[in-house]
Amino acid sequence: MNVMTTRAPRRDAVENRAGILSAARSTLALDPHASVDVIARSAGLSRRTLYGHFDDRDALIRELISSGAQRFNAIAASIDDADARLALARLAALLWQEAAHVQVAAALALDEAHVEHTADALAPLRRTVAALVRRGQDDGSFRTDLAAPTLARLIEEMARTVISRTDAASSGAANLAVRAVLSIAGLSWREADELLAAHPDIGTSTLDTSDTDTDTDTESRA
Amino acid sequence: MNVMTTRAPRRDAVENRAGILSAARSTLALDPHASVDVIARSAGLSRRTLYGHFDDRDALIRELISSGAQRFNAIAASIDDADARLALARLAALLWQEAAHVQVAAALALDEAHVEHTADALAPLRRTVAALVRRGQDDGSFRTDLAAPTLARLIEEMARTVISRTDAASSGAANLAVRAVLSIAGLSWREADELLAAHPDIGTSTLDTSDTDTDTDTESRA
DNA sequence: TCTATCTTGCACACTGATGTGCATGATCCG
DNA sequence: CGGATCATGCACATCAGTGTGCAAGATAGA
Repeated sequence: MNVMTTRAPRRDAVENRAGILSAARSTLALDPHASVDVIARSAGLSRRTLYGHFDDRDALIRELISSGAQRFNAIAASIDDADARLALARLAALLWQEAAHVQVAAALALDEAHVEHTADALAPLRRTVAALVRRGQDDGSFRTDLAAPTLARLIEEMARTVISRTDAASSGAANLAVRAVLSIAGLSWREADELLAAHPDIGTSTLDTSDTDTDTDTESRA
Repeated sequence: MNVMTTRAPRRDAVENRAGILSAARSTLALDPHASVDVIARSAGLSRRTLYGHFDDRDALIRELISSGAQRFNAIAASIDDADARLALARLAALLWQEAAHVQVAAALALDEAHVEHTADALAPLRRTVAALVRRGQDDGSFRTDLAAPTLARLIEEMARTVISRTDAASSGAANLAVRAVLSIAGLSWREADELLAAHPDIGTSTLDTSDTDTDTDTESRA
């Protein structure tokens, strides 16, 4: 009954919409409480215009989370290494490459208002990690001093922390994420080192040397 | 020139002041953006009264941070184990016992508005950790694939994450914190396990079995 | 070119939070 | 007991942010 409903949207309109999402991504990653006005301005548009594209501040955020989550749920699904250690390492590395998309989710995941939605959206990824942990514990490559659910949660938290509180542009950042996660899984650092050396396709095998600072240090973006 | 300035404060007044600080501690740990009114009410007082004790919302928070920081800078200073691994383990365990005081700082440390003050207040602790890391790397007990400053920061972040996102009341929580930190330092989980078994004075040697949930999971405080 | 679509600025209402002034009443404490 | 101290409620000013209505101007696209 409703063929030819409203006609196709204009080109600049869809571009602006995408621009807003992109701006929201980078802005909210730094400050999850950034105002609608700041987001709009940082996209080169007016606040009023933003409300033309999204009903709500919440609608914008929900779309951000959904698309991001979808993005790396796909990554989680693509992992098929038999070795649980390798699987975990590769997962961390691949997720890292999506840093721009992941950081928002990582930041918003802590926001009381969106915890629920984020948790739902990330359920597939979480299931993958859970299965991975169980497998790793069964074949003796992961630690068994912590219960599987606890370990899975710890790994998630570690990943979230490294992702959201590390300068994505810094040199050994991806490496840092991968190694941190493997450490939490129970590997000694030498073991992790060997693993990564044997599989250079995972990340840059470059050893870290420069500092990886963001906040917490007194002088930042000053 | 100013002897007998104003007389001693009344007893109930100092009690109420302490009550406010205590209430702020537990309230802000859950929600760093809790309103002054919520804090006051949770202390059984009116908002107006709170302003009688503290000039500012900020003044209240600053006092909270300072006293908390002072508290566990003292802990850091008390650590004197020769073995860096032991020192780190004990530091984590002792800090955990101060969970009530630490959680606020951990939560507020992320708050853009107070990062600076928190960083300053925690400088001594941070120095201790830095020295500890250097020592551990020198004697080969900590990982050397990450530069000292990077590793120190990673350890701090890990500790902060575990502390602020874990139910302090749950069973193996302290254990979890200690083991996580040792893992990040580079120890394999078996190594950490042996270490803790050999030094039962550090924490409960109880192995974790129950789940350690707080947020991120869909059903919380529902 | 002509029109539907978009953008923008401005005004407005609303909400939640902060901080202050003041009068009233309760309460410690000498 | 009596005066200083403290708690409280209420009114008020302020501020920042959200979301909407509307009219005027810009622009893509057929």
